[in-house]
Amino acid sequence: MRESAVKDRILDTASRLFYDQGYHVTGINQIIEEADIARASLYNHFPSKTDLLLAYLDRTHQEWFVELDEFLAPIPMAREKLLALFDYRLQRQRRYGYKGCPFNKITAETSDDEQVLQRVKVHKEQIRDTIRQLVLQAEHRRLMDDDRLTDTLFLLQEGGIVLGATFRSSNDAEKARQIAESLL
Amino acid sequence: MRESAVKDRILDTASRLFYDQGYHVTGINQIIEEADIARASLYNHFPSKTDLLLAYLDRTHQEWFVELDEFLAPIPMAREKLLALFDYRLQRQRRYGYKGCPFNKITAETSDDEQVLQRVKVHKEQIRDTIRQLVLQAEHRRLMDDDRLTDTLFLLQEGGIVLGATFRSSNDAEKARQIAESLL
DNA sequence: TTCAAAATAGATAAGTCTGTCTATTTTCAG
DNA sequence: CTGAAAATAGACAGACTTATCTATTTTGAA
Repeated sequence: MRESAVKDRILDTASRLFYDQGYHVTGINQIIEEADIARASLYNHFPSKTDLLLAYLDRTHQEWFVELDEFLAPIPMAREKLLALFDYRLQRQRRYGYKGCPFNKITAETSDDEQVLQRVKVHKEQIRDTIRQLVLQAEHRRLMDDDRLTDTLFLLQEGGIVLGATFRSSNDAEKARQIAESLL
Repeated sequence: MRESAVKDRILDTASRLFYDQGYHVTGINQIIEEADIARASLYNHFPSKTDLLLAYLDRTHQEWFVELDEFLAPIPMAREKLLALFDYRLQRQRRYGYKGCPFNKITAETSDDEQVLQRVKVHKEQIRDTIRQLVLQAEHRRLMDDDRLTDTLFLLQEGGIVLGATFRSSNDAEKARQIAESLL
């Protein structure tokens, strides 16, 4: 049996609205209307709004790293891969309208849900690990040791993305990339 | 006529709940109950929930820089003031439970409100300016020029704070401070 | 073609939300 | 002490929320 097209439309619509508008201001009714599906179909696939949120986070996380792998694959050198990671995140911000990292957004909205927080932690830790692996392989300028460089690059990225949301611009993320370049 | 104690209690309670729980999940009813004031008193002082939000942002912004001035005042050297700015933000995170910057939080929740976004921009730009002024005064190691160092320090701070919210910890903000120290 | 699974429309429950209004009591300055 | 301003309790409107349920139609694989 093939995957349900209805389920995909629900998740697509919910993802877009959760990210663009926010989770709490997005009602089930709006999702149903914009996805153009029946109310019972939604509750058949996702027993509660929380399940829909978790599915959104899981799919976003999965897609994030699949696309990253594709993005980095043609780049041979670890140093250039590290810079491309900045480009990748910039590309995503451009594509989705400078609203910041979806995981940081949901953390800001739902401070206490353990299931949500756990997924955010996993996502961020995996980004940090990706950076660390590349730093270990890269022949960088050794202005810092590997651990410190890892932290620096990660902090610069997170800072650039979050400022992109407040200024609706790529300026700070681009500066972050330039700084990274000078440190590598 | 003196300032109303009721108005202060409303704003205190709303601020706490907006920050701890989030703006949209905090209802007027909860504010009324926890502030232990009458419904009409709230609407007398704040005609709408949005007015309450804007008052919260304005007061937080004002208090942020008043406290910062007090924090930096006894420190003589610009370089040490820059590091103390990291300490100041760390202290605030500790005090308020590692939920991130209140301005970033509200940006994540209310993506489209121009009045809100404007206040966030002003707040962040003022932090950046504060850093810039101190960098210009500081006799730093000249590993970068003043503008780039300003951006770097700002990005490190923002990154450290936002990661503090996902890991509910001061680890990344402390690392940010250490990196800043090595760059100064 | 058959027939179960999937999707549909729509009513409904039970609760919450913001904001308004009335009527009463408290507070506090002159 | 007086009288206006401030605060109170509480009902209420109207809209919205998530979730459930029934009954019907469509879909698609065997």
